[in-house]
Amino acid sequence: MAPKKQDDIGQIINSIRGINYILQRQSKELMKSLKITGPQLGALRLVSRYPNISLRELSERMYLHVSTVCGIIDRLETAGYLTRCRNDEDRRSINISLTDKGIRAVKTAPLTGFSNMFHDLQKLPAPSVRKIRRAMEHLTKMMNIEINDMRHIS
Amino acid sequence: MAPKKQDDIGQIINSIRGINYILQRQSKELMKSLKITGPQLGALRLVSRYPNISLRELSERMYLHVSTVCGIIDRLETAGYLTRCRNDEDRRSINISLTDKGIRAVKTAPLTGFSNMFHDLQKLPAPSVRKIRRAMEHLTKMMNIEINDMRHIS
DNA sequence: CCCAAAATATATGTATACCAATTAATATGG
DNA sequence: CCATATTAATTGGTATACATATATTTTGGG
Repeated sequence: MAPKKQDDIGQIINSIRGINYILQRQSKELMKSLKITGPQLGALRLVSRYPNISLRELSERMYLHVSTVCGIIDRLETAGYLTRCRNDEDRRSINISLTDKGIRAVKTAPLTGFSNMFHDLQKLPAPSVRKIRRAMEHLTKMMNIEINDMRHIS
Repeated sequence: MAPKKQDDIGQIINSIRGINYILQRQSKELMKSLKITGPQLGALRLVSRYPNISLRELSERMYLHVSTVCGIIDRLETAGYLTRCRNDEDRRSINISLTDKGIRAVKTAPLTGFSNMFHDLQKLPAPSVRKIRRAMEHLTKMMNIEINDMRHIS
């Protein structure tokens, strides 16, 4: 008997659930090995790429609410990975910069989450990647999802 | 110039991020219209499908930790959507059952999250769905994700 | 039969993640 | 030029989500 559309749909949904599960699990493994969480490492990577970034810009690049990122930065500062510094030109803003410990962490941290997926995808031949992209675009178009500019790699 | 593999990869990752974002947003909209969250509605739907379900079985079907589901059930009980009842045959267990308010909520709640995606996918022609499935399988295989039996629909 | 081990639910503590409100600093308009 | 609005960061409150610890009950091995 021919495989059913129903089964295909179930498999698609399970794949997305599985991807989310894997991303979460990798974050937990990171926590065990480095005493740091996935979102925290994501923030460190962004501060490394954009030195003296403000909290507002960081939260935009992480696609998270400012208050969420504020808490993440709190914990990273307490743990000694970065420092907050008032901006002299606009004293409402802060500049976030890595400490030596933070620089070391970014250098030694393993690939996790989307960075890892990125790495894996680059090993596939271009036509396969193109096929996956087309399928994903079909999905997001169907769900009316706007993909504007999501640069963040967590 | 030919489109680059790099771009395709970025688009794939953004699609996944977008899907997760949409699922979260739908949960929030539900919260506004029904005073209930996505996970809470998911729990109510499962209790409706499996009357007198135990906390352990519910957490298994939701693919969440028992302690997480315990909190969700706490809030639903406080809000009057369901009741806990000690199981007389095994007094360690509890039986969870819906109140009239809970039954009404399950009946009137809109489709959200994966239920909604399921609904949308059924409107696509079978070959398109098949293509998406194959692409997703390629992705999950690449990431070594085991899709066993994820029945939960949130 | 009895006590150790396992299972069930709950409680506690930490980390996201959101919103709303607050505070401080800067821009803007009348 | 000053009152008002806007912007940046923080704080407090709620809801997931996890791990760990605890209490109660059940079960199994000796």
